[in-house]
Amino acid sequence: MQLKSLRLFMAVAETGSFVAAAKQLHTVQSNVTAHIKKLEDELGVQLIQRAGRVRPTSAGLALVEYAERILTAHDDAVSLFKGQEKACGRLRIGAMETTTAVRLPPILAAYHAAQPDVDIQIKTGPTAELVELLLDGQVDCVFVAGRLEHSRYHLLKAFSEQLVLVGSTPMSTMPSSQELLTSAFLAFRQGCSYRQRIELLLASHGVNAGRIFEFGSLDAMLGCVAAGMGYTVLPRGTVDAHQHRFGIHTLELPKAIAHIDTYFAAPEPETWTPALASFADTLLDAVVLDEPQLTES
Amino acid sequence: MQLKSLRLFMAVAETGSFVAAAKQLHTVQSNVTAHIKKLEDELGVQLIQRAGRVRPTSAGLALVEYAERILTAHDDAVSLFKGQEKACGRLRIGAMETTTAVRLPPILAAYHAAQPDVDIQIKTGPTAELVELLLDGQVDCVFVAGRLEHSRYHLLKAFSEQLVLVGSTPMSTMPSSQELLTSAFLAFRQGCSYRQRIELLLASHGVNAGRIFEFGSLDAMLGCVAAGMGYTVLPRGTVDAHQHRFGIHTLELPKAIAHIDTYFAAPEPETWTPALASFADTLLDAVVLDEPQLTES
DNA sequence: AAGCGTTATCTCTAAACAAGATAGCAGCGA
DNA sequence: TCGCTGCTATCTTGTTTAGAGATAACGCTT
Repeated sequence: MQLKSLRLFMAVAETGSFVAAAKQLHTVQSNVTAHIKKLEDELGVQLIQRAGRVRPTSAGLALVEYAERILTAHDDAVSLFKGQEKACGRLRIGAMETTTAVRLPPILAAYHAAQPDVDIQIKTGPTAELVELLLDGQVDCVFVAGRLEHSRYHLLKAFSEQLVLVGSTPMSTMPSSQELLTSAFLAFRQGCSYRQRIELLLASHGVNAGRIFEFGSLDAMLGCVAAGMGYTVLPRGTVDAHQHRFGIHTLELPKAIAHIDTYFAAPEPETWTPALASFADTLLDAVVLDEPQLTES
Repeated sequence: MQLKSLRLFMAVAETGSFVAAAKQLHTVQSNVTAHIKKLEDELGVQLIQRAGRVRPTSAGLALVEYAERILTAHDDAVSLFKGQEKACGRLRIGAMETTTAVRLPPILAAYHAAQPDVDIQIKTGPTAELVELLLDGQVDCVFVAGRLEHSRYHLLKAFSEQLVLVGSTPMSTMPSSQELLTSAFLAFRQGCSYRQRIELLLASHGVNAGRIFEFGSLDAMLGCVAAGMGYTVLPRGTVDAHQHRFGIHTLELPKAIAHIDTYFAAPEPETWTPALASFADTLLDAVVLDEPQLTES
């Protein structure tokens, strides 16, 4: 059974004429006859009553319902990709907690305004998990800390973050080694790239990673830091955005440790749905506005 | 876009291999490549990631959802007609009130037992309306009084009815002309073939059709007859089935007027859906059991 | 019964398809 | 690093199929 046959059949059923159906689909009447005949042979049922008025038989009417389902599904699928300006469907984004909380909202807002027909799904997790999701095809794109080592992926430096030490009391200098040793550190669960920086920071002060508490959410983590539970390391932007809500204080870290880039990673552009391509455009616009220099790879 | 391409695409997506997909659909690998490539060209998107593992890209995953809808709808459509033993879908039957009330129930019960997956719809109305429905394709088959004069329709004598005069008091002989003249007659709305018999009956007694009240339902009509509102003419079977519910009495009518055949009418068998074909079988069985002699045309 | 509009059939050309053979490519193990 | 292996891409062949036109057959109308 061919989609073209179904289209011709529907045209005949609607117009009540082989000739009109042929014109409507830009072909000739003999082809319409052939297609209908083939359909009828395949299904073993007469679909169109030719004698007298041309109209679908009751078997034909039964087929009409299924043909509509098939053809609209087909049209939807085509418009998913050929949608010129209007992307539709679904966009699944993977991002870190911090990125989701601070960087994504304005971009998503702009994107949703541009493509209101796209359903957006956000999955949050630490970098390592996000990479897995991307490799596994469970998300269309991810925002991760650091470059993806995998080839065959499109990379775009999206945001530059400055990590700061976050504590419950004002800090003018780095806490002493003794303080660091006895303090707890709060981090996202295993796989979070910021957590590696914490360990790097501790190591640079000759302190082994002490107690590290794992948290699943940013709010919980900041709340606990504010309560004096310990320290954490987060992007400045993230902390700034939450500072008014928590009594927290920050300290600049050495450049080498502080600087961390968030990359946008997605499969090769040829595999992008219009929804994803449009999102990359939106992201690019936002990034360029923020910071003129950017790197593609 | 071809259904075959979608089938191959789905097979590749599921098996993760062009070779396996080819084997599964009984073709060769080069054809799978060609179909996938054509699909990708049509949609302008890479659907399958070939480098490394063979798997659908996110664009491919998006297509998978639509392909499933298309292919299952197609399979359903095919099984609607090719369903060997199991008919499914919908069967729309048109029948007269009297037939629906008395003759149809056992047949429908047998049919539903044989074909539980068919949705049955009954439309009731007088013969003339039913014929219109059938000609208009709004029902798949009808039970009507008398032969259909239209050619190109399949006719089967389903039931033989004996009409009786129904009144509220015991009758041993035909009521007098005077009685008939002053009495009301109750009938179904315009188009009911039984109504013609009433007028025939009155004419045979030299009485013009007097007051005829029109009713839409059998119950209402019988209730009014029992209440002494007047007479009606109905098939004996119908009256017998309701006699215990109403205080009504019957009188045999002359053969010429009393005898009326109910025919099953449907378009030509070549246009029948399996649901309709199966119903015709069930009907034939029931009719043969009832009455060995029957006429087809 | 003739005319008009319709569908069915036939034929020819061109395009599409299926299958096989072969080349190119990535991954694996020695 | 080198082959080996299994995979996909490409090319070529013969066959099938689709498309367009011409024409015949049919059915309705007058």
